[in-house]
Amino acid sequence: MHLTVSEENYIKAIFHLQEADGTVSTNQLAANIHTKPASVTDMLKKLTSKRLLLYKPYQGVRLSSEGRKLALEIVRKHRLWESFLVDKLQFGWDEVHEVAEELEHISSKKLVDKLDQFLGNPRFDPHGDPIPDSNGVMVSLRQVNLLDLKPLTRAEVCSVGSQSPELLELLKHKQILIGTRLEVQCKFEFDHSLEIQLEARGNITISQQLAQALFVKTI
Amino acid sequence: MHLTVSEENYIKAIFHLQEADGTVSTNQLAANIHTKPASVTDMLKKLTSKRLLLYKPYQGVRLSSEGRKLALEIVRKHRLWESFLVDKLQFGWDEVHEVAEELEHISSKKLVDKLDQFLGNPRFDPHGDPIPDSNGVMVSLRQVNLLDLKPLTRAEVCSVGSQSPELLELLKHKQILIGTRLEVQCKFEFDHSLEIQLEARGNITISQQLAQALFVKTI
DNA sequence: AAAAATATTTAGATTTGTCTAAAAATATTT
DNA sequence: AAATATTTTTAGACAAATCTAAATATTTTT
Ligand SMILES: [Mn+2]
Ligand SMILES: [Mn+2]
Ligand SMILES: [Mn+2]
Ligand SMILES: [Mn+2]
Repeated sequence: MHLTVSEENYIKAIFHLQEADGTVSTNQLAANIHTKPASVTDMLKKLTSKRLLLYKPYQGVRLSSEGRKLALEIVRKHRLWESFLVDKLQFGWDEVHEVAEELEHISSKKLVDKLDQFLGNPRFDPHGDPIPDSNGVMVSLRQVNLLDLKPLTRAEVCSVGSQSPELLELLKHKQILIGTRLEVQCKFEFDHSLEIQLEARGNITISQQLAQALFVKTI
Repeated sequence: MHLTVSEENYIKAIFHLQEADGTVSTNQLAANIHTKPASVTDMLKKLTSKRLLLYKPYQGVRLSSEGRKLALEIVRKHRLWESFLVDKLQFGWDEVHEVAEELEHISSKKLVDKLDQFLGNPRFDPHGDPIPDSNGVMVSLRQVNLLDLKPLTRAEVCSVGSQSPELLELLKHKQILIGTRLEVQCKFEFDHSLEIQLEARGNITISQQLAQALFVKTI
């Protein structure tokens, strides 16, 4: 199954977006891929006809198992190339994404596996993300409760434990959303509260109840 | 100046074809790039409007100095990636061309220069072809065709005239590589075949076609 | 120098991936 | 439950890169 660069970029974007929600909307995808919703709809129809997506018009989309398999191959290549750039070519970890965005589309399977071997079969890329193996198996950084993080761990919020308006009001007030990055500073035994650092917004205190309602992945 | 993969492939093909003739015909280019002459004409018009070619309808085409500069960047990338594949990833020299055909279009200048450094600034690729430096300067090998050597001349193989798998298969079988030393024993008028002596492997016969595909320097 | 053969360009169509504007479906607010 | 707002799809257009078939230019042969 040969895919164009554009098709591969859509497959990969859907893979990442559906991690969070399970299903992905047209607008989400358009924003992510920097195109217009109309273009997304066209591509969804094409990839659906290739049996890579499960798509119900107006109801969002997710990857078929075939689509997921392809997505994992692309993610594998992306993360292996990032590892190569940092470990072998001395790129900074913040300079590699753009280049890997191109390299991930090189098609040779043999190249990928030789590269993997050359790098010593790394399990994680320079950003700490897991690298799928040559069978497409990727360890899941299963998300963990914020309460369980040890001090000085960096993490990214990826879901909330309830939809209650009260919780959402508090999160809004504290400017915490899905995707917000933080570092646990310290934990207090007395009330199980945490002090966390929000990127560029300084330290704030989180109650036990609030921490319990937040799920994060470490980064 | 951003070029598409297709445009880059045309620029590189013209570069290689004009080595021989000075100017390149539409049909030559169509055969080389596996397209139809009509498609070539369209592309020639486009690249001419970008000032990369000197093109007179019906009279053939050659690269402008700007076009030549771009061609050398692509050739540099192609040959550096081939070197990487052979020296670092243990590819056979007959397996790298196709993959390099894709890798040569990765655009990051920084990547190319870091790769060059990582490989120890190699001067020649695995097929013995010279690698342009980061300023686009490429040494021209004054090398001679094996067919033109007189009997009892000693020489060293330094490049091959084509990358075809058929040629590379034959060379592998006869155990002839870049760097192999030989002495021409005698030449036969009937079929233009040569008998050559390979160091430590005795005399073998080389067909006219094979001799024509081998370039050597005398030693 | 004509005629024939070959090479090249033009005309018009097709596929891919994108866009804008308008229509239709869904979600939210009153 | 209507009205309003938002999201998504459809319709129609466009640029890039290719193709086939036809027209034109050049080269070779007679
Ligand atoms: Mn990409
Ligand atoms: Mn990464
Ligand atoms: Mn290429
Ligand atoms: Mn080469």
